[in-house]
Amino acid sequence: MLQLLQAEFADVTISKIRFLEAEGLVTPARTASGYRKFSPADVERLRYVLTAQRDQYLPLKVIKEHLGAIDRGLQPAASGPPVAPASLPQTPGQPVADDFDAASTELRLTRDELRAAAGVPEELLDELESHGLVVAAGNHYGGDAIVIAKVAAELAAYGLEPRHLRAFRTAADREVGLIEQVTGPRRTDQTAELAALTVRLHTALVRSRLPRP
Amino acid sequence: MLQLLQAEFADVTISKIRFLEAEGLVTPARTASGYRKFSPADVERLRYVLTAQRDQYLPLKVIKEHLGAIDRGLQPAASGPPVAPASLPQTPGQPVADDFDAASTELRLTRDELRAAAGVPEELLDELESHGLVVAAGNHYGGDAIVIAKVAAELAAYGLEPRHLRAFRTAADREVGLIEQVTGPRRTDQTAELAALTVRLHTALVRSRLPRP
DNA sequence: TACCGGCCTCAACCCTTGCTCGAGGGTTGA
DNA sequence: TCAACCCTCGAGCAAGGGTTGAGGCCGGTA
Repeated sequence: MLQLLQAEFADVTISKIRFLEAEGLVTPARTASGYRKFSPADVERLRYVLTAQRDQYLPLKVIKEHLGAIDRGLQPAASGPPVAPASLPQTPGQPVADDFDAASTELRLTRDELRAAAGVPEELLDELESHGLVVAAGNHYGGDAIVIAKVAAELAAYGLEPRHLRAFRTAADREVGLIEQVTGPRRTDQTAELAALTVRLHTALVRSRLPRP
Repeated sequence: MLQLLQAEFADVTISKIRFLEAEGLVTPARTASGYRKFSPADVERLRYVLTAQRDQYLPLKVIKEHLGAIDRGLQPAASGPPVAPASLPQTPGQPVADDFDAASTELRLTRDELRAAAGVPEELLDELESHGLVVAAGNHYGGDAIVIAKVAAELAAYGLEPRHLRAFRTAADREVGLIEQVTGPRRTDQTAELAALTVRLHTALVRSRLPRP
């Protein structure tokens, strides 16, 4: 079961889970000899905890309250989005049905903003574009471009340049093509769900083929 | 101005504000003699920080990024409310699990255990193996096989059968090949790090190519 | 002109959170 | 029987977020 969670959350460890139990966030059953036995529901609960921690930075205390609320059949009180200062752009954010949905409003970055946000030099960006890894839609870039550029920069430190990364682009294109064959060219809930699945598949496949420690 | 803020946030103190300045969250002007002088905009900014901290439990690091984004005229990526049952891979530009390390000891499952753990029928597993998606090492399977099998089962519900998934295997093989070219065939810390990066790249690429909502 | 309160800096210290580690000791399955 | 896990419990630790205090410079006022 650790393995299962680790597929999704790279940094869970046995001791972390034991800690979470000590904090009362999960209470797995025990075998006669005292071993923890995690039901699927326990795993679900852990998944919730880890997600809240990773994606929302919630402290365990708060997560615990939420879980308590859920257990009592309530919706956890999601405190609203940051009340943006009047002088600044308001953030309407909300939805995120499943977390393959990006920010509720798609980012639209100029090239300079993208460079600033990702902290990468002009030339790297040029190369990324020429190899089709980053593409502008009209005259702006989406939020994923930041991630792509950042990661590409880190990979460059290992000697992997954009031209070595073309295969990734191809693979992603094929993957999306496959998804669209199933769900059609419009984005639906299914699209996101399917994408989440294929990405998970990809991740697991890579792991499984990595040299064993 | 302290008084002002204290009306709203009981626990602000001078030292806290000085601390926030040291962290680069506000940068009030100074008088000739070195006293801090807060403009209304500074106060607004502080209000934002304190609210985000109090109501959303965001760490200062993240708040700082948001402010930076606002300064650049963007919207801070507001991650959504807790989603009770589901949970999925990563959201963009955020958390960065920093390792990709598998469990300290790799799971070794028999075929039947694998089937039981993943809850998939015999035939699916056969197919997965014949297409090279799941491979036995000796006479046992690793933990990733569970994830692969589960996901494959879910994808099957969308009409995607193992034979449609061969490309994923190829892509994963290539990806690992590339990693090994850099780090050598033995698993090292770098291997895991690099794998985490490439998987992130892949994810971001897929996202970026998905039809826009 | 002396004083008193307030602000400044900088380094040191502190508490809480969220884990990790290790010793000491059972349990299991090949 | 032995390796490879699992368990508990206590100690330790890094990071985050401030607080405290010493030593000094303003600035209004009595």
